Amino acid sequence: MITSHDVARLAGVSQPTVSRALRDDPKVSDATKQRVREAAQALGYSPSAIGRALSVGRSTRVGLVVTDLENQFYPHVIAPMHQELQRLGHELVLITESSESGPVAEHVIAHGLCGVILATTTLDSILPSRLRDRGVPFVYFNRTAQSVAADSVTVDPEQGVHELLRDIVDRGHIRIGAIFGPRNTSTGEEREQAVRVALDGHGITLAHRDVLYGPFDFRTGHEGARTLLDRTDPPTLILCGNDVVALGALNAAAELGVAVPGDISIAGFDDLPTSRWALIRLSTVAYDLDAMSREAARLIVARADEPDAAPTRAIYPTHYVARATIGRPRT
Amino acid sequence: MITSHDVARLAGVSQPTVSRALRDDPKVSDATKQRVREAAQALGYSPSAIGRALSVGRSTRVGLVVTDLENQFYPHVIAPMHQELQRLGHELVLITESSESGPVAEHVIAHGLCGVILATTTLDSILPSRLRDRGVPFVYFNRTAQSVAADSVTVDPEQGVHELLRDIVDRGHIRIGAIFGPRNTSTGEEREQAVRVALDGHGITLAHRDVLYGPFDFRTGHEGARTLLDRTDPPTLILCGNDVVALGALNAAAELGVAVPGDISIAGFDDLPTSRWALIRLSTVAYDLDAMSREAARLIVARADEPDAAPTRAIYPTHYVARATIGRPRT
DNA sequence: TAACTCAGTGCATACGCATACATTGGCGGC
DNA sequence: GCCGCCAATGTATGCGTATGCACTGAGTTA
Repeated sequence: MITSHDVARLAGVSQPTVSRALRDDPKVSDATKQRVREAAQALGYSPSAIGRALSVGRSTRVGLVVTDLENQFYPHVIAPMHQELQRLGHELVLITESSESGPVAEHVIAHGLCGVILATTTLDSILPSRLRDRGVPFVYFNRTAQSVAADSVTVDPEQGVHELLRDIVDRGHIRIGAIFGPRNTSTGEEREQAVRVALDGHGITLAHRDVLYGPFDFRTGHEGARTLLDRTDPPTLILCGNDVVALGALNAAAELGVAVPGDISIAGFDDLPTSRWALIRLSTVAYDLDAMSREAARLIVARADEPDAAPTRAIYPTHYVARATIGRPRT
Repeated sequence: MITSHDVARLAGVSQPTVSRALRDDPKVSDATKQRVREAAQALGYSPSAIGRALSVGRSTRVGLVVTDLENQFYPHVIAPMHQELQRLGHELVLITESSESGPVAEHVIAHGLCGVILATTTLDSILPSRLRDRGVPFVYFNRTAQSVAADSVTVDPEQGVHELLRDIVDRGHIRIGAIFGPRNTSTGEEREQAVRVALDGHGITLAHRDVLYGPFDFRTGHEGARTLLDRTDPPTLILCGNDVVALGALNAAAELGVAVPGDISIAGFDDLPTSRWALIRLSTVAYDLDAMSREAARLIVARADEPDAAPTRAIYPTHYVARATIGRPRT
């Protein structure tokens, strides 16, 4: 391995000068910088991130904490996040909460991550307070917990849900079912609340028996829709906690030979690329997930530099995208 | 930050003894180990991976080199790979080739990765030779390059394609089109060859004009299918380089109002979870992607320990899964 | 011209852990 | 009862980089 000492020897300077020159320290003369850069180039030297991390006590690696990596939602988070981090000279490492390598907070400390992005926080999660106690910077992404203040990047469902429900009511739906997300997540709660408030404005109440809850995954939508559609008098429309749930519901309907939107209408939330497919055409609530992911990346990098700055709360607006899974209720 | 020195002080031993005790070195007495463990526990100590990496000259981080993180294929690679690496006490870091942080090989060196998994190698890629020259262990995943010998985990398309084409021919297809993968990838080449050989066995040749090529993505299938279906006399079936391409083709057909498999049959390769959806029911060639991903993880970890062992070549068999996108040709 | 300044560079050291080597003490063999 | 051996632990050091401080010499000021 080629070290800064090798470069120093070739350039005829000391190792610290190499370190300073390559980081463009103003205390090094231009002539020396030039010479050092040439030597580094000639040797194919690239500074050891490990040595640097040990020395400065902080790495350039950011953890992304998720639970279900196979969930269709995450690629559209990971990709832009990774790209933005790379642009900022940082790396992305994946962490799952079911970490066999022990609790997340300890893992982060042990591996010297400069911060983490929490993408699957539950309202009652102790992770945020553990991270705060340990002094690990973190950012809430998509979901938040109440307990600990921190930077957050979230979605405000209100406008999108408002538009969605106006369309639904205009089309004549009265008997509405729902498969909401987990009640211990902020996204689950907020979306449910937005729906209830909007429905209230139209004088509609969800029947208790038409409301289901579950994780934001395919299976929840799949099993939930089967449950609702097996009824003798199912609702005429199913609101889903997110698009992945809606995809599960759509497929359940297909399996049962129930026409969408002829027999049942289905609504999602997220507007994933898959929802735009001609074979899917899911009516859903959209927001800029790509920009959100990038912003979370920028926030965590900035936070690592300024641990004590006031938390930033970025909230993204939503809007309704009408496609082909919402029609008139069966007469 | 709590270091091994703190633990040493509390346990009344020297720092190296802490290091040895916590790694279960047989040279430390059980009584001391016990005492050290208790001290570490009491202080909430977790060893710094950075310090260790610097000291032993090697980290426990594995890079996964991919190009298109949003491709539906990768979550099903990343998830099991991540899980297996975690089980082995390693981390997964994502690397894209279009690295703004410079060439991949340098990046790997600089960040002290203990190895990389190459998931998007092209046949003419110089990366493998760069890695070899730099002494960075790597594993070919799914695709290989000819140039450099290394561990590899790949798929043998022969059996699956054989079964697929028997079904196709049995149903009476003669005029067959194809949207193959890139010609500069081993997977693209091998699958094309398997198809041509199998077709040959049935006395069928692909018409040159019915064969398209492109990256393994949605757009390739989407545009390719539109091209083929716009013909006055399109083929009766389209073989796709992989499932993501087939999904693009299916959606193109849906947009054009072309019935599948009534008007056109479509075949894929990979058997992604999405292909099993009731709304998709893609007939395709399957293999155990999950096991492959885990094996790649195990191989790279083993390789980091034994850089000079003979390369392992794991080859996974394929089989045909008949679903609903292949029917009889239109009469 | 002597004292002073400051840009530019080198020296020494720290970061946290692992490891080669030195040291200690207890025990068995003769 | 002396020597030697081995188990158990400590000492010293290295990994590659960053940084506080000391130093040098050229230019500036009085």
